[in-house]
Amino acid sequence: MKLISRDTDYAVRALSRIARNGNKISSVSNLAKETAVPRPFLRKILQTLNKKGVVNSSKGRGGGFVLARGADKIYLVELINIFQGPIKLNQCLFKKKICHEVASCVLKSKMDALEKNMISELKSITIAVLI
Amino acid sequence: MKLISRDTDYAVRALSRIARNGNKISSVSNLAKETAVPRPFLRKILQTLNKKGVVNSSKGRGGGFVLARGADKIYLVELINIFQGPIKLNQCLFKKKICHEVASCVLKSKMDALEKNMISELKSITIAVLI
DNA sequence: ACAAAATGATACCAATATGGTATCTTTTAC
DNA sequence: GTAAAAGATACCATATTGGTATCATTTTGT
Repeated sequence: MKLISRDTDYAVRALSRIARNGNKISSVSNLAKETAVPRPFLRKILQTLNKKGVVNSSKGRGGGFVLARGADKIYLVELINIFQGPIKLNQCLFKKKICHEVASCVLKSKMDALEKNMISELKSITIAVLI
Repeated sequence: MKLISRDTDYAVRALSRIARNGNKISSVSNLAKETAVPRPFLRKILQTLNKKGVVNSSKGRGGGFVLARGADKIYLVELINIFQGPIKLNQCLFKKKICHEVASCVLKSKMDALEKNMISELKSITIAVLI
């Protein structure tokens, strides 16, 4: 059971690099080298990050990516959301209404509490913290 | 992103039922009806729970399953471990030693802390709590 | 003007995990 | 001895994950 998928992991690495490169535009080719992530995969990841407004891109020769906002405004929890969907610790029980038992309800409320806690903890992790 | 897979979910439901049935032996057929879980799948789940020492089984006519210990000694975190493997929030970064950057190390320690916290919270959830 | 270097969009693919079924054997109560 | 149960195991369909390939578009340097 893992919380962070490879996409998210790679996104974190790439964003950290971009942040460290500062105003200088970072190309996928360079980032791939710097982060040891397969280039075409990294490219896809950066494309989604662009669509989601986490980075800004510039096309053409000399193009690449820069952060769309301060590194202290990019939260790990947001990246998890983008690449792995919203954090729903008790999805099955909740989604299907099969289980009308008290059991699942108690579990649900317990898991909800745990979830809230986790999210708030995750919000304290930003790209800025990591560089 | 979800924390609890269907196996774990079903295991929780079944164990809650078994707990409520008390000393009375619970057969898969009955449990399947009571929990709205497909019978052959539930059977497989109970087999693993038996191997792992969470329930005890008796074969033959009138056979079935009982809890192997008190419901207050069966922790959700244990079930997650059985069906989904150990909780490793930052597996990728840690497993592959590719990433020698400071970035990943900070992330790792942050995630480790989060992980510990989560596990201790999960330990407070037992089958007994759910019935 | 034009070629090179970059991203955008998208389709595809292999491997693995997930959720579930089917079948046959073994044990035990009636 | 037969029916009802679990044990063992093999199988299967689908979804997800991790990654590749291809072609179009944009921009810069010469």
